[in-house]
Amino acid sequence: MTNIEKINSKLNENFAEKGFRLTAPRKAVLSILSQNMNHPTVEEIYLQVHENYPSIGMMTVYRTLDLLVEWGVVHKFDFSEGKARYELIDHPDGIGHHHHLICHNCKKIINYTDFIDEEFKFITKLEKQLSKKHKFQITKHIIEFYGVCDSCVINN
Amino acid sequence: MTNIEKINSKLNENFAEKGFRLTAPRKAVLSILSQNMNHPTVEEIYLQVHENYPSIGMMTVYRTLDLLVEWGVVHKFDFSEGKARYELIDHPDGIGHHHHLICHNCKKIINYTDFIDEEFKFITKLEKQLSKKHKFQITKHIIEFYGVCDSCVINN
DNA sequence: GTTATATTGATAATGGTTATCATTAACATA
DNA sequence: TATGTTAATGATAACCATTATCAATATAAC
Repeated sequence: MTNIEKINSKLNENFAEKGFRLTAPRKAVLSILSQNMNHPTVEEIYLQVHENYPSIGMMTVYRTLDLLVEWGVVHKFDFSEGKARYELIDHPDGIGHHHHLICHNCKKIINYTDFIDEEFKFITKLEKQLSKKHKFQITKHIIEFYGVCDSCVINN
Repeated sequence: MTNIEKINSKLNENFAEKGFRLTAPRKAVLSILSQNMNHPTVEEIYLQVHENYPSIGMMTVYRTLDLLVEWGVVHKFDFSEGKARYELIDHPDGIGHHHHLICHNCKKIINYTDFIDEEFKFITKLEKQLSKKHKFQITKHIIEFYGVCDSCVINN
């Protein structure tokens, strides 16, 4: 199953279960997110959606994102910019799964996938142990490294 | 060197180097942070500072926190509550260093220190490799697990 | 087609954070 | 100790991402 297929099946679950509806605006937001690996903000998503569906308002984008986050399909990031960024979640063993390097000078976000298998193994083991010890059902993890990127080092 | 000693020496560096001043408000904010392990918000810090120093305003707390974050002494967290939380950074091999389990139902934050040595080893290795590959100077990391805590599982 | 209900979009309101600027405090120098 | 320079402060207003409201609309079930 590809990532999109997984997401769709997860969505269908929610629709069947809770009577939610898969409307055009929701499809549009999902479509944008699945094309985009750049952690877009609400406004960026809205603008892209707006190109194809000018009638869709920003509120709908906000609400759709909230739903997707609630359903575990999308992750909401906050890199201390005063606004949130969003990204489809690919399962930790999925091909698109990655972690982040964040430059706290220029705010650039680098996705990396190096050593991700090793990380996956480590994290899985850790999750199992933590889950048991703290009676905590873990649904996702974040690993981020903050620092200074190449060009910011140079320009200082 | 204890954590506070490390922080103070780091602060003195900055003061010496850049002509910053160690004022009463800054000492007060630092003192509150070093007593408090509960990831306080700006308002919470302000209220505690205010008890002893009623003349210190909220703006000063904001600015002091920004500085401490900039100097790498404090970390700013955002757990999607619409406001930031702050915490002194203890060096990864320090005694207070911990990571977080975050319940996305009740927003409770659990600090854990289990397996932290193992994590430290792993992260250190990873940082070295990533740093080299992406020419990125890593200054700190975040590891967080999101999920549902014990009491939220029960109350559903 | 009709009905019940989820969804939407426009607008206003909220609230954490930031900008502004005159005043004050801290430090270096004499 | 007095003085001058500059960092730091506090009150206020402004900002802007996000939320709340609510009437209008679209969707799915019957």
